[in-house]
Amino acid sequence: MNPTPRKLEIITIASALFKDRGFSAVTMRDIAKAMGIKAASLYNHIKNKEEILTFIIISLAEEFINGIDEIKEENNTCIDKLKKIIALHVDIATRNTNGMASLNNDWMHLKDQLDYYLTLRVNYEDTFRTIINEGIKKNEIKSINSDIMLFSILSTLRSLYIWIPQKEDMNSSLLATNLSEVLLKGINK
Amino acid sequence: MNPTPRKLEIITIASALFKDRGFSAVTMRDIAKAMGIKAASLYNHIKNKEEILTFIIISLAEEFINGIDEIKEENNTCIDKLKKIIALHVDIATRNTNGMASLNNDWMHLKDQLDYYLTLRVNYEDTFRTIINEGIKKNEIKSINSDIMLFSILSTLRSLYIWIPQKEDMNSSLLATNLSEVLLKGINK
DNA sequence: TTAACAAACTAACAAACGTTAGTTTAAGAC
DNA sequence: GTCTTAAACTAACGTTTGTTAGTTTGTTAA
Repeated sequence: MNPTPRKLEIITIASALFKDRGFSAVTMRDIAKAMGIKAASLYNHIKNKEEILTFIIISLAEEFINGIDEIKEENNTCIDKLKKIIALHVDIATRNTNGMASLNNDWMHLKDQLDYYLTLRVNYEDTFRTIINEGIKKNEIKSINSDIMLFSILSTLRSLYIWIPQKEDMNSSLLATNLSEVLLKGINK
Repeated sequence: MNPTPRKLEIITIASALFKDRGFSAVTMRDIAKAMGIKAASLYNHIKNKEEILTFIIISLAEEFINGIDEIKEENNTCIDKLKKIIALHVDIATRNTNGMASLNNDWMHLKDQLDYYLTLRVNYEDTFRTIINEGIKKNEIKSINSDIMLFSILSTLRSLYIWIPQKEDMNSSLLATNLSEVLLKGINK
């Protein structure tokens, strides 16, 4: 934890490669080449390949958990909590597009920290679902199977990293506003 | 094309492994072991590893293109066309959950057919967007940036393969109905 | 001037990779 | 009983993989 600047460079460059080709298809020599050094030199800064992936994924997962834990405690309507969750995803995905790819697609290649990651994910989804269920109870949200609503919203939010780089012109808060409209109120007039 | 039964077995088993670990992390020896034979024996039935991935992805991509091309021609409201697209995704994802994982996550490892896949995908998204834009013009759909609506709906549909196996109890047509409600009309009461 | 250190290097490793070549086995057809 | 064929096998190949060990380089501090 708390990586040196050089270590952070490696992680950043590796993230970009992982996004394009996936963790397994990127070699240490690929990462080294992208940094302009030799593969063996990477080991002056990192323990092994796994450590790079672990850092990318765990730090993002913790960012999400911290974000949603804060939101759930607020004194707010459930709909407003959901809007804040949407903004949280837009914010993180905008700041770390590449890392989001690993979080979504490469988590299964974690070893030491796989169990920890999975509990973080379960906790996140549980909190999300609880907020939806509260919204149903308080008559803010339709009484549909809450898993379907959770799935539908979360799938969109998890895919943001793919679309955000294609729409660089659109600013984050406008994107969050429009997404909230679409996800919460639908597209049907 | 038109694979022998044995070849189809290989593709089916490989799909399951690709879903769990991704194309690059699955070796020919893994596939062989799952079939109870040796890796070299696979080559009696398939040309190489790439051919397995290509078959999985291209046949699915063509299924989607054929499906949406039929839907767009129908004499129907745009909202009903979107409902049919949602049902199309639920149907295909239910019938080939494992293949959908490769379509979503491993398409970048295609070689010979990468360009063909990309044109299929662009065509699919263009048709989808055209239907949304017609809906806006006909006042069936809200006048929000159509890319955001497309992205939001399509992200959910593309993730179906992850959730469907977790909800085996829910039947396909009920899932499609509920999804249509959520995606088209939102969750806000 | 020398000592210390970070960060690069070269060289090599054992293991795993996709794939090829040639051979064996078992079943059905003539 | 021989021929054919499908589908498995063993053995090996050249490459690439992640990683280690030991060395050199260049900068900063004493």
